[in-house]
Amino acid sequence: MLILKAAKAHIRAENERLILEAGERIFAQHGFRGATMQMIADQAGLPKANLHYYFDSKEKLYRCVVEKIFEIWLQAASSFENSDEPKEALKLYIYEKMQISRRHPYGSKVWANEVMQGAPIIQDFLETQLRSWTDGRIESIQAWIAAGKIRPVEPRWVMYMIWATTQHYADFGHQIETLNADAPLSEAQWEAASETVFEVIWNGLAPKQSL
Amino acid sequence: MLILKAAKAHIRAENERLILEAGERIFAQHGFRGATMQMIADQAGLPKANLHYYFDSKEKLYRCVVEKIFEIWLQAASSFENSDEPKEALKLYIYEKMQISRRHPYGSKVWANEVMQGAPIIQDFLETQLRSWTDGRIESIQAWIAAGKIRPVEPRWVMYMIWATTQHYADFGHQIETLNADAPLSEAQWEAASETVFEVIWNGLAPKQSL
DNA sequence: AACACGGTTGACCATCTAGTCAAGATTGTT
DNA sequence: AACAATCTTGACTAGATGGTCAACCGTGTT
Repeated sequence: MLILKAAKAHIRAENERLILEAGERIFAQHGFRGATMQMIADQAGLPKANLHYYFDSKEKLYRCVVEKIFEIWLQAASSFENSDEPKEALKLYIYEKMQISRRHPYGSKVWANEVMQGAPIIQDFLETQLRSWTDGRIESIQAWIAAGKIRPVEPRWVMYMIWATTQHYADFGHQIETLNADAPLSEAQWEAASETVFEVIWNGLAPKQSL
Repeated sequence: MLILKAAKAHIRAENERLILEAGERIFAQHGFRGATMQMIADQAGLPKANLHYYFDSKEKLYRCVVEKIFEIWLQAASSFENSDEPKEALKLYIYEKMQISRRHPYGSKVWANEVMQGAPIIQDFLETQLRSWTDGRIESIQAWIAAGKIRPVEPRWVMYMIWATTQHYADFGHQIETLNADAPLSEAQWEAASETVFEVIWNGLAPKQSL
C-alpha cells in the first residue's frame, strides 16, 4: 500500500542522508575507484548490502553525491545577483564561496576529482547548467564594464580566478594546513584569507579613479 | 660485468622515461587506485611485467612520478628570484606557472590528486621542501611590503592565490574547455588569460599611488 | 662459437571488490 | 493478532588487478 511507503519514508530519507554523507567523505578522500562500498558502509554505520538497497550501484551513488554538490555550488550563485554594485556582489560571492570551501571541503574535492578525470559522470551538467550559469555571470560582468564600474577585462578569466582561489582552500586544504604548522586555519585566518582574496581581486578590477 | 650494464644503460633510461610518462598521464586521468598497471603498460607500449621489472611496485612508480612533478614545480621558483622588482618577479612567476599548466597538465593533476587525498605518499616533501621554499618566498614578499613596493597583505594568502589561479588552468582544464565550446584554449587565449591573471593580481597588490 | 648479463614476456596466483540473493526482522495498518 | 510492505543482513559469486616467476631473447665480450 502506498500509505505504508509514506509511513516509512523517514527511514529511507535518514538512511539515504547517512549514505550520501559518508559517500561524499570517502569519495573525496579516495577518489571514485579508490573508494570502496565497504568503506562507505563503515563510515555510514550500515552493512554494505544496505547501500545497494538504497542505491543500485556504486556509480549511481556517486552520481547522486556529485549532483548534490553541484546544487550547493549553484546556490552560491545567488550572491552574485544580490547587488548591482560589483564591489558588493563580488564580496558576497567570494565570501560565500570561501564559506562553502570551509563547510563542504569534501564536496569540493569530489567535484575537483570528477572534473580532473574529464567529468565522465557529469559531463552533461557542465554542458547545460554550468554553461548557462556561466554565460549569465559573464553578462553581469560585461554590464559592469560597460557602465565603467570595473576595468575592461575578459570576464571568463576573472570567473576562473574566483573559482580557483576560493576552491583552493578546500581542495588543497591539506597543503594549507601543512604550511600552517599542521594546524587548521583559525576563525581569524579564514576571515583574513577571505578578506585578502576579495581585496586583491577587487583592487585588481576597480577602475583607477575609484581608488 | 659493469661494462655491460653501461652498454645497456640507454635501454633502461628510455624505458623508464616511457613508463614515467605513461604513468603521469594515467595517474592523472584515473587517480592512484583508478589507474591500473595494465593501462599504464598499454599507454607505454610495453607488457605489464616489464613495468614491474623497472619499478618494483605500483606505489614506487607512483612516488617516482610525483617526485618528478614536484621538481618541475620547484623549478618555477627561480622566476621568483630573477628580479627585485615585484612587478617583474610576479609577472615572470605567473607566466611561468601558466606555462607549466599548459605544458604539464597531467603532472599538475597528479599533484592535486595526491594533496587532495591528504598527501599519503609525499607528506614528507610538503613538510620539508615545500615548507622551506614557501617560507623563503614569504620573506621576499614581506621585504616588498617593507619597502612600500606593494600594499600590506598577508603573503601566504597571496601565494595561495597565485598557485590556485595558475594551476586551475591545468587541474580544471576540462571544465575550461567545456565552457570554451569544447575547444582547447588557443594561443591567444592562453596569452590573454595569463595577462589577465597577472594584471588583476598586480593591480590588486600595487600601492595606490603607483597606479 | 660460447658465454654472461640485462632485458622481455606469457601464464599464473592470491586477494580484493561490486554486486546478488534469499531468509529474516520491523513497522504501520486493519 | 494477522497482514503486507519495507527494510536488514550474512553469505556468496564473478571478475578484475597487483604482483610473481621461470623460460626466453639480444648483445657485447672473450
